[in-house]
Amino acid sequence: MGKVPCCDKEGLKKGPWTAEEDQKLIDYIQKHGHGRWRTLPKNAGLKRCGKSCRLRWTNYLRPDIKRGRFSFEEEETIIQLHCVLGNKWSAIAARLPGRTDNEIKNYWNTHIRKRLLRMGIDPVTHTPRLDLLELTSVLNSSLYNSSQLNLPSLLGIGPILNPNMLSLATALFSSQCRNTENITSQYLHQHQLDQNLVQNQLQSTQPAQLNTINSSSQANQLQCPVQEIQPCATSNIISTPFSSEPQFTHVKMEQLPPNLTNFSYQNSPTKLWQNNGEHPNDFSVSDYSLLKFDPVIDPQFENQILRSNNDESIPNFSFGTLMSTPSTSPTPLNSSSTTTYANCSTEDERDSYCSNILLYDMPNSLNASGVLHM
DNA sequence: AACAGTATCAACCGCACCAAT
DNA sequence: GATTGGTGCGGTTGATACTGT
Repeated sequence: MGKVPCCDKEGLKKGPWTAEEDQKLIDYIQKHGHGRWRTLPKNAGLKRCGKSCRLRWTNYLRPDIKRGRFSFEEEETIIQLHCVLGNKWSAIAARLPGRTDNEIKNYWNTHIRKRLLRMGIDPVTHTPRLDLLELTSVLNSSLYNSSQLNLPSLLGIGPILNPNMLSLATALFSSQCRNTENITSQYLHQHQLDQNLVQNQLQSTQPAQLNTINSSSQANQLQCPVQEIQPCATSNIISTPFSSEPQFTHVKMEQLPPNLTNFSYQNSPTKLWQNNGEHPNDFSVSDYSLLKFDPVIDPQFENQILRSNNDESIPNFSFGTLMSTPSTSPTPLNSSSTTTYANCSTEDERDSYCSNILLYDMPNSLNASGVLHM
């Protein structure tokens, strides 16, 4: 037996609410309280579906609704919570007083999601967009081997992968090899070496050579033991990274701290796939070297990330934190510029700021979802 | 000024869950 | 255990505003 409609749709009004309807609803709820939404419209003299009344009240008329632009703190909180909770808008809204799930959902879809995409971060997984990496890698390696043709470069998709993010992902992955600290330090050393080599040789070196250059580094990555899994703070999170399923359905909300505005990177999906010992799409470090880029990542910043992920005494890294309070930016700290994400007043400034941290160009041949238009 | 394309967001829809019967 | 009503949730739609040509 199918569920009956919440109310008879005959003669019921749809569409935007008028001021008069709003006032009727407010008056009724002030007198009788809300609830019993099915019978409420009739009692209140409204020709509306009860569901519509509830939505109007909870999303718009409720007295504790905070309207207007999202603050930077709110935006950062949304990003961090979404990283943990996924599209659980009501759960996110519960931790943002005065904001509704609908408002947050809209803001995510129209602002944050696009910004993350522009930054080369997958808004679903909150990880660097390794799908693009894989695509570029496959195209480049196969085509180069067969024809000496660098198709991605020809297509203009070489620079789509932010080298900073790729480097960061590599570093983070490496840092999970907890019981092989020598490997990590070896990697650090190796990585610095590679950075220099890449810097010096990238423009003139053949891709095959670059593969060789990074092969030892890659080997270090791939031998990281799978079993070294650190339990997450929310230990009941079971995630299958890069799957199409919602990633955080196992999060029990009541077990999360009520004020989750500084959630640790320890619990991010990036961490989760690392903890699972899985490596999405089996990307290899050497693949990075095939990318055409001009390395600009600040080694201090990268090392700080590595330390923060290895050293329990250094608290937390998250993309949200990266965006709002970068400890190191491409602009030297001692420069006169004191711009941070948090004091960018406009959307453009936020974008510009993020772009400066995460230099990244989306070629026209890719649409917003990263689909290549041939 | 007019038009087209894009962005925004309030509102709707369908489904799922839960409690009461 | 099955049915029903109430409610909440996430995805989608469509009207409107904005922007570029």
